[in-house]
Amino acid sequence: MTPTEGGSGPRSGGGDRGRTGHPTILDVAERAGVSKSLVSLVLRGSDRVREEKRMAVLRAAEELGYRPNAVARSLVRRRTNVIGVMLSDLHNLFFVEVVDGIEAEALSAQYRALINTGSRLPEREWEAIETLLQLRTDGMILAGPVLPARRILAAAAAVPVVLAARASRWASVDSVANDDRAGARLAVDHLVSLGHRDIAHVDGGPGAGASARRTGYLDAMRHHGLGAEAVVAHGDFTEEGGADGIDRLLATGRRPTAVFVSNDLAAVGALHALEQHGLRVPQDISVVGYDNTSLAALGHISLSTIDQPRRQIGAIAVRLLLERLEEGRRRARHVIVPPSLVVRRTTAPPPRPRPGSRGRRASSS
Amino acid sequence: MTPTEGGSGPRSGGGDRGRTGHPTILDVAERAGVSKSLVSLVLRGSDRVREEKRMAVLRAAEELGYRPNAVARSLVRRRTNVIGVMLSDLHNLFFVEVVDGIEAEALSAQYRALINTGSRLPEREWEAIETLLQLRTDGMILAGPVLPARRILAAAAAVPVVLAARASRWASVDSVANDDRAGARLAVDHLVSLGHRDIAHVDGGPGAGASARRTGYLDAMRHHGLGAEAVVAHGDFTEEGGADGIDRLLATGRRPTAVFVSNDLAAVGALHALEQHGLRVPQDISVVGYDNTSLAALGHISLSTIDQPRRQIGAIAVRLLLERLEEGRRRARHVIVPPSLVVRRTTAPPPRPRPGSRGRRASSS
DNA sequence: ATGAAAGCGCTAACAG
DNA sequence: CTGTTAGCGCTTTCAT
Repeated sequence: MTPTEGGSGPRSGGGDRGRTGHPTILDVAERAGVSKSLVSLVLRGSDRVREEKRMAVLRAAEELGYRPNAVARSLVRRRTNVIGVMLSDLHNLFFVEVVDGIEAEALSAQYRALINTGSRLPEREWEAIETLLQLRTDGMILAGPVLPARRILAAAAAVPVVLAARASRWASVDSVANDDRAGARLAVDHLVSLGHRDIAHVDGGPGAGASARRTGYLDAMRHHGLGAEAVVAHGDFTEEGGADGIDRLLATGRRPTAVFVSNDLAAVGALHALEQHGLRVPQDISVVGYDNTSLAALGHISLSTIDQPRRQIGAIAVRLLLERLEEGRRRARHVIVPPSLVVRRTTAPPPRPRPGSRGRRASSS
Repeated sequence: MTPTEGGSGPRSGGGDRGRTGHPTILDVAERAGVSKSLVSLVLRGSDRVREEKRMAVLRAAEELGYRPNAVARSLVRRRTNVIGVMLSDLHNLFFVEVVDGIEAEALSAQYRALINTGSRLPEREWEAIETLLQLRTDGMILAGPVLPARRILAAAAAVPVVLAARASRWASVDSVANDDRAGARLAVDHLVSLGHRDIAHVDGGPGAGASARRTGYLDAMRHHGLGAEAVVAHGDFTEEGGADGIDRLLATGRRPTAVFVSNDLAAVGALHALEQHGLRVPQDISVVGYDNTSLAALGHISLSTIDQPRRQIGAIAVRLLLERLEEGRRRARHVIVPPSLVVRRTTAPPPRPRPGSRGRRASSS
């Protein structure tokens, strides 16, 4: 840390570097008895170098434990070959898999993905983005941002930005997302095909995609001639939100035979709430979630849900970035990927109507 | 307002360089009519600058949308102020919270934490570390590495390294971890205090900390005079591992009244397996996990478990790094933090002995 | 095929 | 107080 040795005297060709402990290209050059440009060439795999010298350089580097300094390289190249990923919430299993896709695709394109998180707080998210921007990442992927639009636009003004798993409406920001509306329809269709008619929805409140899922739900209900049965209870994308949604739903006296919940986590909350109310899933009531996170796949939970191709979403996000970075695309692209149904053990045909239960149609209480 | 300056350059607005699109300190200097050093001073908040000039610089920077280039800064400063975090597995809820702690602590010390993941593959982990090293992060935290020791030592030879949530035995690598043995004892003590005597353990196989937990379990059993009752079934840190452990355990004909599972995820697998075997938790059998990840806290699961202070582990990891980075500590430190018991709904007193089941109570001492 | 030289954008002495 | 002057470690013309 403390440069005790030598002041800042004029540099002589001598070899007293190592002030940071890291050997430099110059150390390698000296040891190999060549110029630093030659070392640079060799290290980058040029083929116009005599085999003899190449070996010398390689050996010197090896012996010195030389490791290229990406900081210096980036400065002169004016590009870092890193893709910054602003991950709003590390705890969200959904995005975690999107990131898997991002990393795999980035790696295969010779880029590195560096993650910085935002803790679900707008302020922190912006700090994370600002950090990535100052680090001069070549492009940036925003996974689940909760910050205001103007921030996103500000970032996009500095570097190519793509929104992952969230639709963008801006010309300067690309995006990849699944079709939430179609996904919601898939959920309802599945339930209807099992024989359900009284299907409720616990929505995701203000969450991203929540309104599209709500719309899709309503669309599908109407499409099946169940518009009158449709009922939406307020919830959000948390466990508690799902549980509260169920409580609210049942408090109305309503007792649907199936419920489509806005996402998996909320669905797990719903599962618990239903249990508390003495209802068995799926015998008494069916539940469908959304996202198909690993939570849904747990044997103990085994939630029927709508799958979003998360890794694919991540991979596409990277590709969109590369199109701008390496192919110079300028027009925005907004990609939509299709969701799909995953049936597990929280859905089954509705119970036989109990005697004395609601007559024929949906006239309640 | 955007005054058209009469500088030597024909460009205005976004900076006349713009070759990378980013204005530089020189652009700011020109626009403010000062030298670049002055700009540098102002931007770093020096107080020896005339108010007037300071304002001019600040305004110019603002108008230009200037954003410091951390790459250039790091090159000259020979430090990046970033802590690299090699996170082996983004899917592991346990480490995710450790990372929360890392980020919070790093931020409060003016450092940034940048995450690179290893996908639980030794090769990828090393690539992640190598990337972080080339990026010249000032220090590095390894969260849950699965790579060979020599790699860890290699990293530590280049930069301060601390192992988070895993004990280190090397003098060159600091570490913070919880006391797994004590945690396992806590689990057994809890079960014994509820009246259990026939307590089994599904272990974590070769997983990190698994053997210490196993040892702690055996210690505690012996301590309670239950050495003869102790039985360890093989498992691992996965959902499947926990389920298989239960299957193996029951296949032996043994039917304990409680089981301590190596970690939460495996415990959830165990929960499912028990259910499949027709056993009710906690009426027929109690289950205790380890880690207290958010999985355990789900209402639907509500697993009694041993808590590791994850955020604290992360925070300590950062502090250990800073001690070396800023205070020049050289000797290794290996910190151990205490785990604690969290009682939820998977533990209860044992069922009354069924007629014909194994002898009377194995009288204590 | 190889070396010399000129920076990348910024910080840090060291003068004025 | 403020400007000048050297580089940080590496890539890249441009000569040789």
